[in-house]
Amino acid sequence: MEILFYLLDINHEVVDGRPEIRLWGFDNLGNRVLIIDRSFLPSFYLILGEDVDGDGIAKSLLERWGDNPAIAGVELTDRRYFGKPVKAVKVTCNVPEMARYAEAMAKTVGIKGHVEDDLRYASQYLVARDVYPCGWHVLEVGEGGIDPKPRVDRVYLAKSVPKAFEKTDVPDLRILSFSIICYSSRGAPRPESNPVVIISAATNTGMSKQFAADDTDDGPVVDSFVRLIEEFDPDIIVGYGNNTRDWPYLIERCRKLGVKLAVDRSGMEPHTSAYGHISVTGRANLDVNDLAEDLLEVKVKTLENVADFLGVRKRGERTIIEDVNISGYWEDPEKRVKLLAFSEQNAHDILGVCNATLDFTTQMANLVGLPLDQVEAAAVGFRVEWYLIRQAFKLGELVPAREERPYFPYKGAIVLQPKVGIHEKVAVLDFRSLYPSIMIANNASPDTYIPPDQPEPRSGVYVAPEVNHKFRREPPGFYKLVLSDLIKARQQIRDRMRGLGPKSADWRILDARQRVVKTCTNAVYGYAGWIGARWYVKPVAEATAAWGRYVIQQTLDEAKKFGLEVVYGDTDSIFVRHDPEKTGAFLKAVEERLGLDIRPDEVYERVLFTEAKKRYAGLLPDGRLDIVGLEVARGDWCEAAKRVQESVLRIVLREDSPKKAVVFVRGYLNGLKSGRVAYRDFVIWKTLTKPIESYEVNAPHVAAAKILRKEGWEMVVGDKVGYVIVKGKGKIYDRAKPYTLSNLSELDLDYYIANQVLPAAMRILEIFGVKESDLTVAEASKTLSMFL
DNA sequence: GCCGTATTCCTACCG
DNA sequence: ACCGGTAGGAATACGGCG
Repeated sequence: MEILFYLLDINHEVVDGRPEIRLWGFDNLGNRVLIIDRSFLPSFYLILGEDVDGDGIAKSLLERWGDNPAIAGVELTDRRYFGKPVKAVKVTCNVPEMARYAEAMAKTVGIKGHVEDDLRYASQYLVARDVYPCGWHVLEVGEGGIDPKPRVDRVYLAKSVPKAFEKTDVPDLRILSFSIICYSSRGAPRPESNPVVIISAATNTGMSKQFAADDTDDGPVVDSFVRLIEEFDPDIIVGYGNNTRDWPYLIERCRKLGVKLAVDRSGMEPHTSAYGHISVTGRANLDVNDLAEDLLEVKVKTLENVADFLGVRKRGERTIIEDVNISGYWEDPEKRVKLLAFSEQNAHDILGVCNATLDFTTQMANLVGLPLDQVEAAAVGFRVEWYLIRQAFKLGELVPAREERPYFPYKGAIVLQPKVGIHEKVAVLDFRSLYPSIMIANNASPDTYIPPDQPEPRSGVYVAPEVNHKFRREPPGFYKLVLSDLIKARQQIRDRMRGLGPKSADWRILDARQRVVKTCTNAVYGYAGWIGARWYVKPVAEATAAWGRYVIQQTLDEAKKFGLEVVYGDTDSIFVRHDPEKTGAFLKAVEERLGLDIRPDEVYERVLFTEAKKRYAGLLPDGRLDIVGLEVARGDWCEAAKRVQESVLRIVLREDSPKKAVVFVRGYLNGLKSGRVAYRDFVIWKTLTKPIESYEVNAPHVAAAKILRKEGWEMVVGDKVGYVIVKGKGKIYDRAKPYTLSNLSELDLDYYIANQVLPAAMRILEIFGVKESDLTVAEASKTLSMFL
């Protein structure tokens, strides 16, 4: 019988010595189904040297390995490798672990190397069968079954190859969010000895559950949670930090308690899988903390900040209990109520964040072709790479192995020196997708690169300026094909969106898809220059950057011809004094000359530049401010400093009155000195970018992290440390304390004035000749150095 | 040992 | 665990100094 199937999760099993693929998802009637596919085996390729006897090598491989039970088949094939036609022996295996056979067989004379043995069996299936997570397929199935019986409505055996089926709607997913609270009287809880005292869960069907320990007896808590999952049977389980914290803790704790953490659909426990995520077979286990990495606007990625940014719940509408205070809240029966409420809020916020981001994540999974839970956890480079692997397969390109290589940087983009001060009516003109366009126009790609020692092809080459890297004109390279497809696809999606209401479900899904396509398009250049990339060819990235510099230089020359005043520019943009007529003609001339799409982005009413590049603020026609690069835009300045700077910018740009700004700052400082600024506005956040021991200097955030560690908290790479500077003598690092361990009365307010608020305010005001003393010295005694 | 300055380390931003 | 270009704070090294 034929069914429509939506893929949610994939895994493999070896049954009676035979590997098989398991596809978990839905049919179009809303049934949860498992489809077992026994028709596909893992494989790898042995690449042959040039001018060798392919048939002979295949034959000798068969003789040597044919009887090995792990080897199912050996076949001579034609493939491409970096664009060049090659002979390759495809070795099909009866075991999913292929690397050792690939290595052993590659030792055969005449074989240059082995590839694709490092692609997981399930991934190979998705690529080779062109099956897409979070997408619909049509296929022929028959009755099937596995032991033990999985937690699904139907089990089928695949009888045909699944074929992609055009259908945008998403099945009715059951989503369960959860959040756990663990208790230790001091420091970080450890699963060997400390209980999981609260588990809160919420579902998208409106159910809300909470399990709390009777004092420290957490067996029933975990048990109830497992039963809740069993009963609700979610398709998506979502948490915040569940990949790194919650699941590892629960797994370890359950081992200790002797409780089976049976939360998946096949009777196994959650386990570590690709890209540091934890896999729950048959479901998608999502960690919206991973997703938060994609939200560049959110600087300190706490659940409350992310929820706030996505409009899930407003800041202030929730109480926040810091990790260091949890034990106190749990121990005190009166405060325990608040802890329970806090945990419940967390579960609800996680659910809200999941709902707000699920379209994006499902579309990412579908475009890139990685399962939902993996794609959320994967870094940008790996997302791009999987998209490329899919396309490579369709082109008959072999997937290069990952290699370790040394790092040598190359020259990047041009940034112009800004003209200091305020400018009226400034237009920002930028090239649309400059790097992708350059790569397409010049066929820059790993498979079209012609090294200096090789002859030029008859069809000719494109030569990059400055670096002189050469790329064959014909045929179109891998990146050109991929990027052209992506750009075309995005255009098609946007065309389809035009016919839909902006609020409809289809519109939202398509909008998420076009955003995903754009993200991937823009990441290809970065991927090309990443030494970890399978298709890394440095000249591709280096040449693209060189062409980019050339384009901007040509644009500047043209602007000069038109008599346009350029006040700033960065990489793919120039900022000019707006003269509608001149600008229009100029844009046309540039397009003609360079064949690239350049267009006006914003026209700022007024824009302010300091002497520094990459830092400016512009006033938009609707009154909003664009603040770029300045302290306001940074996560490592305290709120107090950022707020003052933002106000100064607003006054200066909107009211054109530095004097008023000075008065404002003075007033703010007075308030600050008399304790009218909230404690949390003094917290400075910085990330630990390496293990505490490997720091060469004693930085304040490291000192604060050391204090936390001493208190029993584990501090790991990637942790954001919130610290304050307290009164006292000595270096700043001697006076940095974790903000959770201090309070307003301890703070060194003079430090905050001199090193946070004043620098942030002066960054703007110094442009107008304001002196620091204008902001600090008492009114009566001050000599007005400004307003000249 | 102190002081002012140059250099290095470190983080987070822009496009 | 995507690129290079850039700013800027704090720590540290350095040079002068009876």
